[in-house]
Amino acid sequence: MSGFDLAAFLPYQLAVASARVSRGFADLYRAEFGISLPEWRVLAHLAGSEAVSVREIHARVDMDKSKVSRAAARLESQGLIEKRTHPEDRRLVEMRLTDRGRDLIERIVPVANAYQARILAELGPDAAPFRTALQTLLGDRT
Amino acid sequence: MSGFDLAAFLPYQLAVASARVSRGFADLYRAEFGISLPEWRVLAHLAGSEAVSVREIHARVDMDKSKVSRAAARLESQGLIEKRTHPEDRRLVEMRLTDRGRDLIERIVPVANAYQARILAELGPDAAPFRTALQTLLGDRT
DNA sequence: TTGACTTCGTTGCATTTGCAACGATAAATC
DNA sequence: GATTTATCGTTGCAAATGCAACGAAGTCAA
Repeated sequence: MSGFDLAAFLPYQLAVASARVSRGFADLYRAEFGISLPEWRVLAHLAGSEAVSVREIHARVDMDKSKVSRAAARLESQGLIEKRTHPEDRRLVEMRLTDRGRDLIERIVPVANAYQARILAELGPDAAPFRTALQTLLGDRT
Repeated sequence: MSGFDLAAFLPYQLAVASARVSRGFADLYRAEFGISLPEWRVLAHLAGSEAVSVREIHARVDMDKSKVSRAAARLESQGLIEKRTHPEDRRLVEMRLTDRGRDLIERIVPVANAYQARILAELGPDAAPFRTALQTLLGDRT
């Protein structure tokens, strides 16, 4: 038996934990709202800022340009967002929520907050340093 | 502007952090050893226990049966593992490392440990509660 | 033994993904 | 102003993925 314990390997633990958490949340909104994870991310980004470009989302997240683009196309065909070319820089695409999109956000945000609260409660006193550690991992490049 | 900040949402942070960490490590071993992430996981599992079945790996991880099966097929064609039917229960497939596979493990494990050490160093005093929190997330079902 | 039922690993198939290439637009350099 | 150079979003395509269905093998009960 060699000297390696995958179950104790940090990247592995992190990946499995992340997959479980994301899946758990996705099961909630997929059933109720019929959107996928990339679609949820685009919508949620739009809830925070008024008008957002594909580039902005792509830059801030590990989400490929094409993934953002396709998610946006689906959201548009569902009538949840509007896309239009930026008036000053016509390479850019401005995305913004429609009324229907905003309605959906208002219904899904409480679900999201409740889910997060449940996880934080599970973590108890480790919650605070856990979030700090995540920030560290997100902040530093390399 | 609605009241939701995706960047502060735990499942999102966790997913992005996990993707970055996994990607960073994958870049290391993909270049040097030519294996994919699912293949690495199967190999690493095999390094820990002598003979492992597809079922065992599938059960312990968020890794679909078919994903394990296909990764194992590739590893076998690369001569890194051997597959044979379990002598007592012929439904099962026993997978075990070949000598070449064991060689690869011995070279990749130091890389893995160094990568993990670097991350833990980045986290500093948050490392311990971070790992505890991960264990909590991994342990509890639901 | 037979027959219903379960479990294991593989495979088929539709969908998703990542990456590169592309056209369109803007910026920079001359 | 003309010509490179860079940026943005979409699309084509091959590979990866998840899920269901399948055959093979085992279990259980009659």
